[in-house]
Amino acid sequence: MSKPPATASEADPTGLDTEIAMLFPEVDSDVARRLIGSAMHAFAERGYHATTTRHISEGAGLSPAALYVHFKSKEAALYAVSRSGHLGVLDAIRAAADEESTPPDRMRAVVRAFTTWHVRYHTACRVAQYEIAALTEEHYAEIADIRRDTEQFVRREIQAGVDSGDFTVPAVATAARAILSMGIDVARWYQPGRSTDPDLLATQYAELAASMLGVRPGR
Amino acid sequence: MSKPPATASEADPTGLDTEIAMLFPEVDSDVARRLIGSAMHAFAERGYHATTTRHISEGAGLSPAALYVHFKSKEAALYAVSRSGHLGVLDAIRAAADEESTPPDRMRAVVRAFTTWHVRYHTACRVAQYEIAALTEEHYAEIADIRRDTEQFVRREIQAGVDSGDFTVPAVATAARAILSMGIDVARWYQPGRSTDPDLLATQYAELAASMLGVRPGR
DNA sequence: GGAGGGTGACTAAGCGCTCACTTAGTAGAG
DNA sequence: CTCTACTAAGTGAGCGCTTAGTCACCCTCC
Repeated sequence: MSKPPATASEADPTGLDTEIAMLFPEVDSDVARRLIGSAMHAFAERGYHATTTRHISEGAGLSPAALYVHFKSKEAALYAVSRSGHLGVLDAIRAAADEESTPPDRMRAVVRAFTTWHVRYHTACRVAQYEIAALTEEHYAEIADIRRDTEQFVRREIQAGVDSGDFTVPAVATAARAILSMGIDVARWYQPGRSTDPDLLATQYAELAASMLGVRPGR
Repeated sequence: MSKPPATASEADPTGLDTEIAMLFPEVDSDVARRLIGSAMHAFAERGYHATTTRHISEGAGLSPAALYVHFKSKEAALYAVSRSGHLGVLDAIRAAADEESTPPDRMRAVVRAFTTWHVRYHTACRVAQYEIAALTEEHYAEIADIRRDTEQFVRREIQAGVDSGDFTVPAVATAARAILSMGIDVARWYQPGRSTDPDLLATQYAELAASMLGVRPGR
């Protein structure tokens, strides 16, 4: 009874355990989850290169060597965080789009989901967006593929709206860039507590994106 | 006549020397400029912590110790880059706004200038935006002040348009965030050559921002 | 008793920064 | 024009420290 595994379920006021469980469903071991959570927070706060392997293991309440029981290297931990973060958003916006039918509604849902994700998982997103330069070439290439998919998805959604006549926008690629930038940048500036309410922000961003695309009011 | 100061003007195909001269007008020594230019590029490419003092000095064609003749520390070089970058944009958007009078025209000019700056000086901006966590507390506080000024400036411009009836936007602060994000994020994704033409991008972004703010066509 | 999670002690490499020193150039005195 | 005194820029070597990663050795539980 020295270490009850009930820590996660009975009381999780910050939602931290749930957050990590959501982001890394494939990681089964509890210790591995603690390690990756610690790594994620350290990378987000200090940056990959300023984070030492000791920071990571200490954050998980383990000795320096413990990291290497679960990860091949420090970079492997970064890759895990980065991959999950990127795959997560892509899933989220695809699911959101599937819930709606008309281009304006789909677009609003996508922006709302994209923003919500970057607020909810801003720690993971900060790592995913701003630390990928530290990945190995192979890992970077994999991440780049997911990013391309995400961008292409948004571009196609906009194009659909242009084709249907719902959107009026001169350059589809540029509009996609702008909308993605709005959401991604949330991970840079967002501070829990000090910022606008997440749901409100997501709705406002969705509306801003809609009028940016020239959606007529009421559509 | 041993060292003519004509180096910059006669042949500078990449615009690199001009870039550094524009960003660091207060740095008079040629060697110091080479050092800060090298530091800027290294920080942007690999990040502050992954950049060694040897990278910086080697990039300037000097020995490891030479950096410390011109800078108190590695962090001092980061501070110099960061400060110049931040002050530069603020100046640029203020100047741009001064050239116009009506809120829509002023806003378009501001976004155009903001975008152009982030494209032209994307290397400096990348450092200024994504490496400031490595600054000392005092230096960070100084930079934070400049950022606040920039954000406030944009917010006030939007408010002016709302007051005049030119803009229709529910939340001024959120709109400011969105517009700033579009521009800042350029520093993250922009790659010379592989991206849209800078001037075209700036104009498109200005137009997207305008319609985001609900400017009626023709205004 | 064996397999795997976990550890303390360790290492080779690399880090920011310093130091004693050389070099090039300048200025004033004679 | 030369000699001397002085300075600022730059260097090679290397110090003290930290880093990512290793390894022989423990536990604990099946």
